[in-house]
Amino acid sequence: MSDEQVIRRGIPEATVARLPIYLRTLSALADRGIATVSSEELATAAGVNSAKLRKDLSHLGSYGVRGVGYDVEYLVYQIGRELGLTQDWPVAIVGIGNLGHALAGYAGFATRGFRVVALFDADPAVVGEDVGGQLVRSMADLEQLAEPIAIGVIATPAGRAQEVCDQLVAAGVRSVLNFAPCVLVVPDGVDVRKVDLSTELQILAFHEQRKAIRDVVGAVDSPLGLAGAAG
Amino acid sequence: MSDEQVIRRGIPEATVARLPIYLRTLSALADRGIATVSSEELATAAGVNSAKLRKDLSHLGSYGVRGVGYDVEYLVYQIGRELGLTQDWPVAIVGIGNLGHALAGYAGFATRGFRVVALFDADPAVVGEDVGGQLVRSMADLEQLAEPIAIGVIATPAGRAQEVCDQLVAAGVRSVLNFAPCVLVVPDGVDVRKVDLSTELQILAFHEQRKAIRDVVGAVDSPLGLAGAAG
DNA sequence: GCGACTTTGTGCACACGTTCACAACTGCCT
DNA sequence: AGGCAGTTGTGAACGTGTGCACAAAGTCGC
Repeated sequence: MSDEQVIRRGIPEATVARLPIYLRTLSALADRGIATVSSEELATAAGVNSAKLRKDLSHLGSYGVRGVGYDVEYLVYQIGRELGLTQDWPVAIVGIGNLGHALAGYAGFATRGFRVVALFDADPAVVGEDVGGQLVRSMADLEQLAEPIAIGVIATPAGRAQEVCDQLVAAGVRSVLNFAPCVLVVPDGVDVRKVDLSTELQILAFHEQRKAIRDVVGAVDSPLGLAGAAG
Repeated sequence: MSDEQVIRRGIPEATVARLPIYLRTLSALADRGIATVSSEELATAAGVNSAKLRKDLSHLGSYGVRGVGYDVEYLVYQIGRELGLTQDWPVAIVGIGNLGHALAGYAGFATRGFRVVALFDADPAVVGEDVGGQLVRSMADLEQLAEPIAIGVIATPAGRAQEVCDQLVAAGVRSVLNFAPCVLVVPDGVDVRKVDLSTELQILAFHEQRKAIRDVVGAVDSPLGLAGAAG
């Protein structure tokens, strides 16, 4: 890639989405004491094509050595830096139900710069409760928080998610991770990503159904079989 | 779209991934008693472009009426059928920790054909426990389960996920939803989808960092010379 | 029945993402 | 030093996805 492009950080979205996978894979290699890895090995471990991996990494800069491969530690550092994991990201979780509890106790937060600094819930019965060493606060406390929130995690029921999202945005949050099964409307400049169990299940069901139809057609082995199964 | 293509069900993956959103949005409209909706309205509610919505729906068939729009109930039925939600999908959850508990108690499963039929855990201390009306079983019970499992949900630590996945596949499971932060290797014909909190957080962090950089650059660029704010 | 109006379904052009294939480069061995 | 084996970085071809713009097709009022 040209220096121009590296400087302007024109990293494709598809590449950004894969960087965390590479980072995780590389960290595992580092834990096993492996110092150098080729694109072929790393790609296999990360479950992608090696050409894709090389192109992805090339967007960050030229960190490989021809004939040798990539230095694992160095690449971990570079990807981490690119993703902003050298910084500290204060996270707030809103909605301390079943899921919120699980999230608050999730060790994965702490590992890479993400720090849960506040828990919120609308239910007065939950407010004041101690969850994983954090006190659950009332939503009203959101505005007067000492520390700014970088990322808001919404783990409320779908019906409350938009309202909560609006409050987060009003409090200056510009990145939202939404676990509620609904579409969130946000102003420009605010990013929303969603984690949606039921969507994923439905996509799996679609493919599972297709596989079942293929099986039937395969058994019947008739060109008319598909039309019959479709009706 | 041509009949040929409809019959052969060549639905693009990107479209499949959006169908659950449309379905959810349409269900909400139906609950509010709305009988008919235009592509423009539905697209706005679902957070997509109206041309994209129309093209997506056209892959299922010609279910709209020009000059009027789409019949909400009918479209709900058609999308549900396409996604295979008219069928019954037996789901097994493996790994009954914090997350597994939350998943087992998640109402969203039952709503659309997904039925949790078994809970598994490797820890003998957890086996036998009652979670949401289901008894937690030992992994050994997986093979001799009366009912076939359509979808396996992995909610174990990353270190155990591959092993559990192999066991699920050996038991005939061809669709896996993976919550563990790791890459799963599966044979052809098995689908894996992942739900990954930390990946999503890292992607948000990347964009958040970019926004912060833009802000600083914007301040420097300004004629008022706010560069001092960056230091 | 007919014209005005609305909305769908889609052809087309463009943007984005993936994969192949290979030149460029590195390190090692003789 | 020079050739060879190995690996990266990337140009180019291909495939998939997106969005515009409009013809086709329907409704509604008269």
